Amino acid sequence: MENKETFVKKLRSSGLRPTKQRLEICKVLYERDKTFHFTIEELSKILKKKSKKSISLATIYNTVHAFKNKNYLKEISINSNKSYFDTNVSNHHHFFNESTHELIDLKDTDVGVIKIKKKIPGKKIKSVEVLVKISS
Amino acid sequence: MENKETFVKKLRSSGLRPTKQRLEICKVLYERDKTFHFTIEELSKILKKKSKKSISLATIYNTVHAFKNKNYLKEISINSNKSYFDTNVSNHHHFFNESTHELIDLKDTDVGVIKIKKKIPGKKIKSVEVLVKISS
DNA sequence: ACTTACATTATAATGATTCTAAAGTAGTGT
DNA sequence: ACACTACTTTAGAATCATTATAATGTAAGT
Repeated sequence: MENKETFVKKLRSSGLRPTKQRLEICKVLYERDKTFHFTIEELSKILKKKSKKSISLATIYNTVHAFKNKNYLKEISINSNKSYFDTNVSNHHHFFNESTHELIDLKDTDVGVIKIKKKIPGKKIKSVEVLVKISS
Repeated sequence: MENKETFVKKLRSSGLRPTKQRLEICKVLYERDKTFHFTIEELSKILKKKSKKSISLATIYNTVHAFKNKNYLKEISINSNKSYFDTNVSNHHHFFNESTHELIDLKDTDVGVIKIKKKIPGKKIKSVEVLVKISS
């Protein structure tokens, strides 16, 4: 739950101009109580409904990637033809419902500590992600 | 390390006709000491080198999907524009080298037991996969 | 206001994957 | 061996997500 001014500041502070389109997208992504999982297609549909003058698909792609690079969005590793993004950028894991293609957050505390006992010389661990596939 | 007859039997026993193309692909995939991680593109290149009369790309896709459905191949969850497959169909995890896009197996024993403390009513856990992203 | 670098846009291009429908082949029965 | 049928392969077209292009628009500093 944030307001327009907060978005404007955040964008400016990360070197992104607070354009009409970016603020519109911020509203959809971050004016929520829960975290939001989405594909570009889903985001695009929501934006179409919300406003009369729709935002170009290219801009949605650009913005989502800009937000991902600034760590305002996280991309989730799922093999699907589409990319999934998450407004929760903290270290956490996911359920993936194979029937509905829905993602559900697993808090860090929902998953026991994960010990990686193997090391690859000269490589650093960037992230450890658990994907729990479920279906009915 | 298996021979042609073994492949023929395995294919027949799962209702797949042992065609020239499928046997050729079996050789590339399973006549190895270590497990093999690949994309369709990589597999296609290897097959092109191996034999004069190349196998159609559509057949490679068909075969890989048929093998995946019969549980002779596993698809790995990575968000990439391409799909990755693994000849190791057992329950195990992966390192993904973000610099080289290379996959490395983590034996089940290389990762501590993963406890999923959250349950989703009416849903069964189909798999639990850990992806450890690394880079230099 | 003027300028400039950054953004948006419609459209085209790309690239992986899937579809199509025609030609080929394996396996069965004769 | 021969014929039949269902399954396979194939080249090429189609599809779909994503990225590139290049022209137009806009934010923000001077």
